[in-house]
Amino acid sequence: MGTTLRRPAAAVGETAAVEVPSRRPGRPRDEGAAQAILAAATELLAEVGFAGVTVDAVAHRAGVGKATIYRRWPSKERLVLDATMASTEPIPVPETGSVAGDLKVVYGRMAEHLSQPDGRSVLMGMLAQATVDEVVHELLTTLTSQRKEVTRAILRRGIETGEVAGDADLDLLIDLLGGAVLYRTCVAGRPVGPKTVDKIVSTILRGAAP
Amino acid sequence: MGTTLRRPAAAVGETAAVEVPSRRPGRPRDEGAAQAILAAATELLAEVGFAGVTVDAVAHRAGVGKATIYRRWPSKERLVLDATMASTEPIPVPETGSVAGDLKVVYGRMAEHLSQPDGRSVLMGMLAQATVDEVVHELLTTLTSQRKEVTRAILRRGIETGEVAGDADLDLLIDLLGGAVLYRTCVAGRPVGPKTVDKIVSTILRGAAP
Amino acid sequence: MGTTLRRPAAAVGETAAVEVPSRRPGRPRDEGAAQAILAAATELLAEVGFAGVTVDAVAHRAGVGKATIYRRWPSKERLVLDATMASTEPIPVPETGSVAGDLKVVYGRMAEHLSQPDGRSVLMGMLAQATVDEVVHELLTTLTSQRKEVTRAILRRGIETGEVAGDADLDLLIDLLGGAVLYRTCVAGRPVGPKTVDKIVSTILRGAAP
Amino acid sequence: MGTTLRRPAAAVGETAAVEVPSRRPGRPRDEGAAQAILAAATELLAEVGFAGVTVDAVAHRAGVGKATIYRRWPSKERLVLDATMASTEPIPVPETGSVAGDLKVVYGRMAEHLSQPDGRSVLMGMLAQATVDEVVHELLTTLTSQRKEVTRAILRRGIETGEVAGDADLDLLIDLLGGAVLYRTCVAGRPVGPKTVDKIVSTILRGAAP
DNA sequence: TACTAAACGAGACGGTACGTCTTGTCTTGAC
DNA sequence: GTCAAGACAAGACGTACCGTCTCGTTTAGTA
Repeated sequence: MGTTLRRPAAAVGETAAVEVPSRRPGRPRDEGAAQAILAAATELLAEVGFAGVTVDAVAHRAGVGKATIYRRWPSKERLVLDATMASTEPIPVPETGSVAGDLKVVYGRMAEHLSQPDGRSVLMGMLAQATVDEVVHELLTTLTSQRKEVTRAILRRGIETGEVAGDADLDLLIDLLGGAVLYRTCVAGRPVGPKTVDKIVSTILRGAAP
Repeated sequence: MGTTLRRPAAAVGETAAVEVPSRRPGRPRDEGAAQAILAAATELLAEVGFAGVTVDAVAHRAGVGKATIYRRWPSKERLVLDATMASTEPIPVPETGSVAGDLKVVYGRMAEHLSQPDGRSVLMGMLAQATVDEVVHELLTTLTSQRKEVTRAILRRGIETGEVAGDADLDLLIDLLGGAVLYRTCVAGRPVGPKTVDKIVSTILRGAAP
Repeated sequence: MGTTLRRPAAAVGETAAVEVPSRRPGRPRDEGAAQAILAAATELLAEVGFAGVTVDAVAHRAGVGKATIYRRWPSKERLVLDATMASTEPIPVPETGSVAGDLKVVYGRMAEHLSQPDGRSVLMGMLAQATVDEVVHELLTTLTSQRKEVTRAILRRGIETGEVAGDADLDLLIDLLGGAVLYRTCVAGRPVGPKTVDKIVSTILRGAAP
Repeated sequence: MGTTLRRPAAAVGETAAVEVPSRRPGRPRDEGAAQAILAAATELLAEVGFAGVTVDAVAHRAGVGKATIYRRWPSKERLVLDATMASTEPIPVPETGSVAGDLKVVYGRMAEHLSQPDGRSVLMGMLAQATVDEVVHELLTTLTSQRKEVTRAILRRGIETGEVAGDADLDLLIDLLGGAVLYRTCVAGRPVGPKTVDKIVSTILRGAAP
């Protein structure tokens, strides 16, 4: 199907201790704890939704003290965010041979994800938080940048093959594609299957044709 | 600019006693109270944001007891939602003479609204809540149905004038238009001005052309 | 067993419209309502205790509007008080032939009443309220004055027969008798049967002997 | 005047972890907080009375969160009760040389306490609560046991000196003494000064003489 | 081998909002 | 002018959660 584009692993909680290669004194952080916390948060996210997650519950399920969580993440929102990101698999770079085919793969995946209530709930929770918290917004940008770059690469190939107009606004096309899937699933509240993805992609490609 | 399409006034708190014209016994609900509550909620919404609104604060500002609020709305979320809806003005039905022109008016308005942090915040809060609360989702559907119908009417006229293909999936086009504006403003986080609306509309119309 | 001393019927809620023999205009008060309210209050008093009684509950059980209650009593406390008084039967004036015998009848009755949880609960509730509300205190004085007068009459007869010292402080003896029963039942929390009453009376009479 | 008998310090909120000398995990309870809460409650009790005390007010005055209160006491009533107990000073054991003199000291103190509105209000509040709440009743028993034991010791000495009959029912005498003071002050609503205490004690001692 | 420093699980802390409940008053139409 | 029904303002109740702060313990690196 194609190669995999590694998502830039910029997590919220990282303190970026780049300048200090030597170990700090004292007991080192338990790496397993972070994993357990993220796992617990992910589980709870699926069970009770974005707003229903409680730091106490995460701590309890992870078998961890609350301080251990707050030592790594500055707030509940950021934790849940990282949990979301950690559980999001990187999308593959498709190579079907055609621009339309490649786009259908990428946005079919996205549609599949957002057709599930959990996926919707988490993404919308993040988006709501992003309107208030700049860091969350940047994180979201990072998260979506992956799909964005993949799409841009596909469209650029489309320009070379003549399927897409040379002067097309690629950013706009990217937003059109993403927006169509997002709106259908989350606002209109209707599932988006392969056929709908097909229509979306072909309509937009017609609009972007030379 | 055109006539105004009255939004169907289906509020969350209504008990829909349509079938019972005869009065219930006891003191009737004070209609002024509901108005004062919604007004106070709307003000607070603008001042402190979706998450910062407090039932106590609303009650105090409206000069109302908390029970009077909870008699009408089952939770803070629903109240804030209704406040949002109550303060949303109905959009005008444009008559610029061309399909593209009309669409630019409608979605320019939407873009204007979502380019402001408050507008974004409230809408995203509602969308997040809608993934968990079915009633909110229905409410949102009602809320957006207005724009949807206006758009559909415009596109239908486009079919008659030959600007839009006769077999176009109007629902899809509507979602494409709304999604583009929503995604740009709320996910990509970039303001959408008249020029961008122009591009969005023309690209989608090209894709929908006969 | 003896005659009955009619308790002075000064209820809290009475508006003393003595001066107005002519009918007032408008719908006359429903006398049955007052009865139903007092009955409901008495029942609830027994079921949930002094503090657990609710005006709403009384109104509902009596099939009466709250206003109908507040038209007659100025507060919940006063209502409950009247309910207590209304359900308190007047005590008989005993004539056993001896001072000790008569006292045993009177205070045996009192002990019987206070040996039941309900009786204790109501009396203590009233006493607690009396420390705060002067009207309640006066009412209580009225309520107890009956037993007081009966006891005084018995003791006076005792002075004549030489069983009680001529210079005895009758008020003090009355308080000793009442206090003994009250303390045993309500503070020490032990039931007071005929034997204990016997001991109380004989001990105090010995102390009051010439 | 005599030595002081330490009142057994059985408070309502204690979890009685007597058998566990080893510390429980987690941050230990702040003892200072309990003190501050009780102090605040005691102050408020004096200022606004039994019914006027508010948990929020106590928390605020103590500089403490409400949860810190509810972690220690299950309800407002229990808290106020403990506050009462904590502020009750132990009574001294008198040694005047005579039974009558000793009793006058003890019950003079009691009369003094109950002659003040606050003292009456708090005690009656507790007694009323005790009729409904078994724990409160036990607490009250503990509270009064002190005076009871002191009185019993005095009366026993009276038996040895021949001032009290050898077969006297000491429990009964104790209840007679306490009841007399309680009834006079709280039911009859008349202050009890040294003279009245004198009469009470001598009357009862006459009744209990050999 | 000790000492130091930090992380750990547990849970108490101050603060704040929630949604419920009760009180005493007010407002309907019916009687 | 009373009645039943029930809405109203006010405000206390007890719960839940957040993010911080202690406890005593554990785990490393340094002396």
